[in-house]
Amino acid sequence: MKDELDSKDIQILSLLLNNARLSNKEIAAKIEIAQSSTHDRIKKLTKKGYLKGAFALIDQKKLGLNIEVMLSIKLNKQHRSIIADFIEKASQFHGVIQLFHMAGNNDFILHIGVRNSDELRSFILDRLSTLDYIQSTETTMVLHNERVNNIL
Amino acid sequence: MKDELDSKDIQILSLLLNNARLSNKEIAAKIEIAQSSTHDRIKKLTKKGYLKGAFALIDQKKLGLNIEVMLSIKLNKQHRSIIADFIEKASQFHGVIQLFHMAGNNDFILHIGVRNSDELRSFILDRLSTLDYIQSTETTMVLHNERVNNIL
DNA sequence: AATATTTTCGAATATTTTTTGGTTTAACTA
DNA sequence: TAGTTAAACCAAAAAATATTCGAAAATATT
Repeated sequence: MKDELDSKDIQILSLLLNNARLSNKEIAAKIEIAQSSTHDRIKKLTKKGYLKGAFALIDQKKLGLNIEVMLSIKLNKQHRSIIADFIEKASQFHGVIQLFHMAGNNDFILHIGVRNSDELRSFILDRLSTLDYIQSTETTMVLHNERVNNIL
Repeated sequence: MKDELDSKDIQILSLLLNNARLSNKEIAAKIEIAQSSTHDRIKKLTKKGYLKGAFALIDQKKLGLNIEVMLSIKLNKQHRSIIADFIEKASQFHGVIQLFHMAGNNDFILHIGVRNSDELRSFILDRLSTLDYIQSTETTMVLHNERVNNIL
């Protein structure tokens, strides 16, 4: 099994990237190969590690998460174990959507959703600030975000 | 049809949030209601607008996108039409994964993937900088990112 | 060119989704 | 509270889809 992609594979990835719930049959129709071939290819793409899963897109505002923010975070130590600890802890905080470990001025960016400003305050004071290696945080509000996924 | 969620609905959203390709049958088994009930609920959740789609997760490095960066962008004008123009153009640039419209110091954050530093340079100089309303950009490398989705 | 390997396909079989119709449960109203 | 309505539930039937498999075609290797 060669680990290279042809144009049909790219098309499959591209379709799934935009709609992970497409059926095998629909994909087959769109790229014009047999259903069984599509099935084979998706299986291989998964086995080879190109497809690593899928997640649903949920309307956060309907869930009451009215405010979305980016929290830029600096730690006062860069030790490996501190980094690992932060990632583990932060991943468990309710409201965290994405976690970015950065090289540069900030160590981490947390993309989070909260119900209101009280909850944001609580996130920062009761959650983050209880970690004693946090040096500073900076909060910026997200007005709008789009998953573009223009990578194929 | 009431627009409220009970615990089964939350469970369904939670499952799909982490694995959008779960089958109806699998979901039914996990939350212990009949397949037809699960089916009904997912249909309703979609109709009510809680479920807005699903994205496949793809291994970017395997596609040759070795560098992931956050590009913080300031515009020199805040006019509505400029904002709209930027969103439209930026969404079409190859490599763009996510686009965040921000309130604050920066106007936008672009989360992008590129093959190498030449491509990054080209993205900034040949793409972004040809837009005459760009005031400044700041590039920060992403070492690692995780979709946490801890919102339910 | 001959051989081996991989990919593709259509058709069969297996499984899942979707619909249906009737029952139970919950919520609301008089 | 009894009666009414609406929503949620379920099992089973029907429809659609996914999966498997052997053979043919294409591709790669020797």
